[in-house]
Amino acid sequence: MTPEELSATIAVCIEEAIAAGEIALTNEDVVEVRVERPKVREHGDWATNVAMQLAKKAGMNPRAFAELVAARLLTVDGIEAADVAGPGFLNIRLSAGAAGELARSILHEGEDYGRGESFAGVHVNVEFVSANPTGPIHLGGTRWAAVGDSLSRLLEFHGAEVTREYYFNDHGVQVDRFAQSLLAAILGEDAPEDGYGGEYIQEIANRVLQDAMEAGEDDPLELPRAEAQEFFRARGVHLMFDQIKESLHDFGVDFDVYFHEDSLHKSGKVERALDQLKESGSLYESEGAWWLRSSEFGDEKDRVVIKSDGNAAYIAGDIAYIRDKRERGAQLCIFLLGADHHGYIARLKAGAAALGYNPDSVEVIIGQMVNLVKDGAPVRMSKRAGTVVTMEDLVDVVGVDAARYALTRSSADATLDVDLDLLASATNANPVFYVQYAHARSAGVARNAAEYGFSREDGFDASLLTHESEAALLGVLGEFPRIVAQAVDFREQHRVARYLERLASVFNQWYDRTRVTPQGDERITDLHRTRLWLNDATGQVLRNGLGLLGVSAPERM
RNA sequence: GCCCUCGUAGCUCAGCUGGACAGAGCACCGGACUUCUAAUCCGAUGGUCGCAGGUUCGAAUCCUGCCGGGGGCACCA
Repeated sequence: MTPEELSATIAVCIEEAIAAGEIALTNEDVVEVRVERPKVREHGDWATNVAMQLAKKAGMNPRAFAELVAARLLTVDGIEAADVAGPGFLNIRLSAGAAGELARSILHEGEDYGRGESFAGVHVNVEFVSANPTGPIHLGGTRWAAVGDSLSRLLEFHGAEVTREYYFNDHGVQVDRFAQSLLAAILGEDAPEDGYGGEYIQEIANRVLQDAMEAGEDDPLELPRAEAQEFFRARGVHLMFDQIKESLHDFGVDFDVYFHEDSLHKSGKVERALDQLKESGSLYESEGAWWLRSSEFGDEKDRVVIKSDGNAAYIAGDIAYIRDKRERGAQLCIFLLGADHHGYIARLKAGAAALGYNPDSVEVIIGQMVNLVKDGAPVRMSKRAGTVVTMEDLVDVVGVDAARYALTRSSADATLDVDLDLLASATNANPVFYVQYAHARSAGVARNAAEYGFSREDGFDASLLTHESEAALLGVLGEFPRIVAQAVDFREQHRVARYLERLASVFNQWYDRTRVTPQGDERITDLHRTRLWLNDATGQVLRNGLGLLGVSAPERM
């Protein structure tokens, strides 16, 4: 019996009690029954506080309410005990057979175990990273790459059709500085004020020049300075972007759409969006500029959309961009932005509202910064000083799996401290290895069972799974779908990681206390075979969960 | 000044859509390998859940104020 089935069963019991006139409620009053794993094992396999939630409305003592439900539950097949405890908790113990069936249903569902339907058929646009091509992806961007991709995987697991999108701009002030820096580097000059430092600038500058010479082109350094700068901008940005894409790809993150900011302006999409806003009366003219009535949509003040010089302000592009995403079919637009962009939330939502969309169709996830820590002290990252840690640096030191896991196992709205020395030196203290090891272990057990010549298909008797550690393991296995659903609902991938650590832990405990394969000349029985089901089911869930984080599930370690 | 976010064990962090004695990993101390991977397991130590009020049968969780860390407040992009 899965927790979902148990939850439904309890709801039926309550409805029956209502029908029998024992509880003064209507079926509409019956909220979703949530069953949870009690923290204390002695309290049973599952517990619910539904009696305490409903008793007040029914004008009853919570314990009395729970007693009524318990009495009915006891008549249900597969429920061994139902006790009322404390102020009105209902503690439930399943029979071993009913609990053990879960192993079979998990393997039956396979890689679909844990899937949900909450986003079935919904087109979701997830935009993340979106760094301009002026340098390699740094630690912060790496975090969004890991988190954004994991959230996308979660949404897909719940039926969404996800577009992973990267928004970039290769013009503008920052890119000009990048181009100036390239030119300065190749000419042997100091990096310009507010320019970019670091070895990569020199490398890219050299590559641009080298590629041009090898292709037999005119020496760009012979050009007038402004033209030379443009030459280095165009070529340099291209090289930089290729490098970024390659880093992301090596990190396991590939985008469906690389959206060029310029295309909004060149295609007239900005103008069309602004025309729509003017027509709908969302814009007004004042002091020679056009303002969006964003304060009417929750922003703290109105924003200039068309500057008094006639040029579009930055926000105009954002508005046109939202409109474009919606017109491409996105029903929900999720933006992952760093904490330094939190001022965008109100503006983006106001933009969406002004366009006539539900502001809730724009969702901004603000992630906190990643701090680099060395010897216990924070290191200030600076592009100029060249103390930036890049995605490639991190992967070089700890590998893709450890990097992705470390960045996804924490909530995005908590600042994260990354100590490279610690990750590098104490890799076996990293939780990712604990989880991966558990998976490799389950794979090893399966291999051994095959060597002993027995397989799952030869027998299954769920009632044999009576060991205490088996009840614990089955309980955690059963939680997976709900954990996934919560992670999707709250857009919190870290819940999956924390769950996997718990699952690995109860699996290791089970492994330590019981055996799947026979010892000595012991005969192979259904107990061995049934435990193999449990072992394989655990491996399946670990694999499904790691997949949602974009972390590999090795067969051997 | 205003806004966002965080403040839980020595460290890194879970728990926060209210529930049963506050959790994990690391670090530290003590145990367990002739039998499926010891990258494991068992035990011990360790916390005024920033502070103060409030709501509630019940608050780490919700509300208010304060303190502290981080980030942000443009006709910049």
